[in-house]
Amino acid sequence: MRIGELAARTGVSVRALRYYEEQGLLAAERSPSGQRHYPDSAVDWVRLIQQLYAAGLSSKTIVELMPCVVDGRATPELLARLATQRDDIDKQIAGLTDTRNRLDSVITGATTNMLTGQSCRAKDAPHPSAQDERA
Amino acid sequence: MRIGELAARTGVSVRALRYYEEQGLLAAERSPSGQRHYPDSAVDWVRLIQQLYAAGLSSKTIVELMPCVVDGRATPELLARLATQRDDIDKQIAGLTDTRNRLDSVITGATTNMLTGQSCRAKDAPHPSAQDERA
DNA sequence: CTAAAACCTGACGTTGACGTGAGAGGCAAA
DNA sequence: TTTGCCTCTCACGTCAACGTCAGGTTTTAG
Repeated sequence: MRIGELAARTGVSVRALRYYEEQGLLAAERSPSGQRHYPDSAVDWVRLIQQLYAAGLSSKTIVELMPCVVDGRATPELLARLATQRDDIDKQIAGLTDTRNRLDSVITGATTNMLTGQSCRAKDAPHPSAQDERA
Repeated sequence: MRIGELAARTGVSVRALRYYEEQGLLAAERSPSGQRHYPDSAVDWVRLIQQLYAAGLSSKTIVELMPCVVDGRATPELLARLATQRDDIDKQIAGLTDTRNRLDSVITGATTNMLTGQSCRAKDAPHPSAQDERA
């Protein structure tokens, strides 16, 4: 398939796909006229790239981990880096879970407040709380 | 406390704290000479800001959600936005969990490969796999 | 008193993952 | 052949969350 279809099927922009190639993340065969041509497997591969980006990995990091992910080829050093990344993701998950719970309690608290009409004001606010809205 | 101590206690840079103030995220009293002075509660507040940043919220978004988080003051619209953010975080957690599992299986697979000395090569590689390293 | 350390306000620099044209060529349908 | 969409390669623009440097004031330690 050509780049437009790959973009449509993965949901990423054509520009982004070219950028991935520029970064060494995504190879493409070229037709005699220079147009990129991708196998079907590229769809999954692009989705994986997106996942890794979402996990906070940089292009550079992904490139370095690629031989392991794609071929199963690994050096001990590569495996260590992979494990590090996995642990980082675990920490992210833990942090996000915390944040989620905090947001949840804020939501329930604010909902209760709204329903009861109360407004529990803190004494000293270390933040620009919109206290006087009548101005 | 002054800005240096707040920075030390939160682990964020002095520059970042000034940036937070610039964005309306963090208020400070000023001494006659213009130096910022923060209450102890600022430490927790800054940590919360960091959490929300880590969850992918922008300064602008955090500012908009602040009255709710800080005072418990909420409009229905604000509550809806909070709920949306919480759901976004849930999706992030789900995605990260996926990625983590994928990395895990890559790790175990590559480890096995390394131990058995096998190298399972894919047929068509949609990526620049380092195939010929003898060059 | 004085020197070092901490603080202040601008204001320009950085980085990553693209967006956004410009200008030119390629490809299937009518 | 012409039309219209797709694709190509530069190459500059963007945006957020700061980093960093300059030049000056304030606080603190000795």
